[in-house]
Amino acid sequence: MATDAFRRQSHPRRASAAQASIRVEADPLALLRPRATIVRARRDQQFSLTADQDEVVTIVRSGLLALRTALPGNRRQVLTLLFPRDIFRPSFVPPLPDVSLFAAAASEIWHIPSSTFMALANGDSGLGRALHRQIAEQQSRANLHIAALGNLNGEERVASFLIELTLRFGSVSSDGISFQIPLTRIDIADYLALNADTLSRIMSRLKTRGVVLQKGRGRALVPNGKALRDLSPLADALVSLLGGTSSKRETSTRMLAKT
Amino acid sequence: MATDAFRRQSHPRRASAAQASIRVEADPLALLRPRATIVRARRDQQFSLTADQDEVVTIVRSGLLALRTALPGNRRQVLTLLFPRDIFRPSFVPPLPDVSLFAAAASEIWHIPSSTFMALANGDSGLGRALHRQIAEQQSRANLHIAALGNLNGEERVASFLIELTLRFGSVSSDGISFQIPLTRIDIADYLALNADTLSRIMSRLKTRGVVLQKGRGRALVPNGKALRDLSPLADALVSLLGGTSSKRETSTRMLAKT
DNA sequence: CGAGTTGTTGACTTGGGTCAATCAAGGTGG
DNA sequence: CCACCTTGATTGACCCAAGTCAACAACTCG
Repeated sequence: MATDAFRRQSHPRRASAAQASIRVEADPLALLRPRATIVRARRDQQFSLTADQDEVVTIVRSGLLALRTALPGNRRQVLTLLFPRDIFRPSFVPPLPDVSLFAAAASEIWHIPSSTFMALANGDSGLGRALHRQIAEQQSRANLHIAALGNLNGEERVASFLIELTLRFGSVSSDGISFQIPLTRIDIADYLALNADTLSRIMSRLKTRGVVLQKGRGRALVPNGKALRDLSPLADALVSLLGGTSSKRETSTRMLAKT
Repeated sequence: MATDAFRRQSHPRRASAAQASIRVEADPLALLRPRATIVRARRDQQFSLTADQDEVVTIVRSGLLALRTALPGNRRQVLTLLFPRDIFRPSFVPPLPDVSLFAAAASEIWHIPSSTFMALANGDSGLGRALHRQIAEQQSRANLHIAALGNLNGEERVASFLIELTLRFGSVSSDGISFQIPLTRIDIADYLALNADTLSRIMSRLKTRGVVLQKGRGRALVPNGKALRDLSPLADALVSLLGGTSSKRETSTRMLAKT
C-alpha cells in the first residue's frame, strides 16, 4: 500500500513500465543467443577480466556472479552482484589492483563480442531499448547499494539483502517465502561491508526473533514478509525495482507486501 | 564551434582536435549541442526528476551536479556526483521516496529528449561509442565509490575525495595543487557517508598535518601530492580512471604521482 | 576418521556518531 | 551603516555499533 502510493507520486513511468512488462514476459536479450558463446560455470569459477581489442560482453542467464575486489590490508569488497539478465562489461570494472569476477552459484553465461553486440543493438530498436533499460536498472541498483552502505546499519543492510534474495529467488509456500542463499557468509559480509562475525551475530538475532529460519545449509525461510520488510528502509525501493517481473516474483512481492 | 563540428559528422575527431587544444581526444558528445536545450543553473538549483513519456537525458557540460536522497530518520546520502561530460537519466535513479538532483556549483547542462539522443547515437557510430564509454566510466566510478564506502575509514575516504577534486578541478602552481571545493561540508559528508562533525574533525587533522591548506572559503591547496596520495588506497585507481584526459589534469596527475 | 573450511559466540576495543556549545559568514531590512 | 537572524563549520564530552581476537562447533571431503 505504501509502495503503491509512493509509485504514483514519484515514479509514474515505472508503474506503467511494470504493467507493460507483465505482457512482454520474454526478454529481447534472448534474441542474442545465436550469436553468443554459451558458458556454464560451476560455483567459484573465475572469469578472466583482461579487456582485449574487442571487449566481451557478458550476459547472465541463470545463477549469480559476483565482482570482488581486494584492497591492501585484507580488505575485500563485493562490488556488484550480477543476477540473471544482467549485463557486464570489463569496462565497468574500476582500475583496482585485485578484481575478480566469479560465479557465486552454478550459472549460465553468454559471451558476445562487444562489436557484435553493438551492431545487433543498433540494428534492432527493441533490443537497443532493452539494453538501455537494463543498463539503467543496474545503475539504479548500484545507487541503491550506495544508499545502503552509506546509511543503513548492519541489521538494516542484512534485511535489505534478504529482501533482495526473496524477490530474486524466493518461492512462496503456505508457511512463508523460502529461498536459496547462494553465497557464503563471507561473501555476503563482503557485499554488505560487514565483518563475517558481525553478520553471523545479526543472522542469529534475526533467527531467534523468528524473522528468518534456517532450512538446511544454504536455504532459508521467511515466515512473515511484512516483519522482514519492516526492518529495511529500502524495502519499498527494492520491491518496486525488482518485484513483479515474473509470475514467481509477483507472488513474493505480494507476500512481502501483505500486512 | 560545436555547430561547425556537427556539420562534419564524418570526421568529428579531426574537426574539433584542430580547434580545441593539443588534446588528440575530442568530445563527441559536443555534437549534440544543436539538438540540446542549454540550461544554466545556479548553485543549489533543483532539477525535476519526473520522468515523462519521453525521458530527458541530461549532460553536464560544466560545474557539478549531485543526486541526493533522504531516507526516513534524517539520513541523507549523496548517491552520485555528476561532473562535466557525465550523462544522467531519470531511470538511473532508484525508486526511493525523496530523491533530488541539484547543482552543487554553477553549472551548464544540456537537456535532450531520450528519443532524439538515441536516434543520434544510433546514426553516428562515433557518438554511440562515446556514449557507451561514458556510461561504462560512470559505472566504474560507482563501483569505486562502493569500494570506498565499504572498505575505507573516514580519513581514507576524505583523502580519496580530495584526490578526486584535485584531478577534476585542480590547477598546479609552484606551491602545490589548488582547487575549488564546490560542495558544502554537509554535502561532502553525505557523499562520503560521514557525519558533518566527523568530517570537520578529519579536515582539521589533515590541516594541522599540512596535507591540505585552507585558501579562503571553498578553496584549498595541497602542497604535496604524494602525501595526500599515500592516505588513500584508491589513489592509483582514481588517477588512472580520471587522470590524463586534459592538459590541465595531466599536470595534476604528474603532481600527484611525483615522489 | 582427521584436516580443512565455514560458521558461531564471547570478551574487549575503538572509530565515528550524537549532542551541545560556540564561532564565523553572509544576507536582509531598518 | 549596524543589529539581527540564519546557515555552516568547528570542537569537546560522551556513547555505542561494529570490528578484532580467540576459542570452538559444525560441515565437507579426501
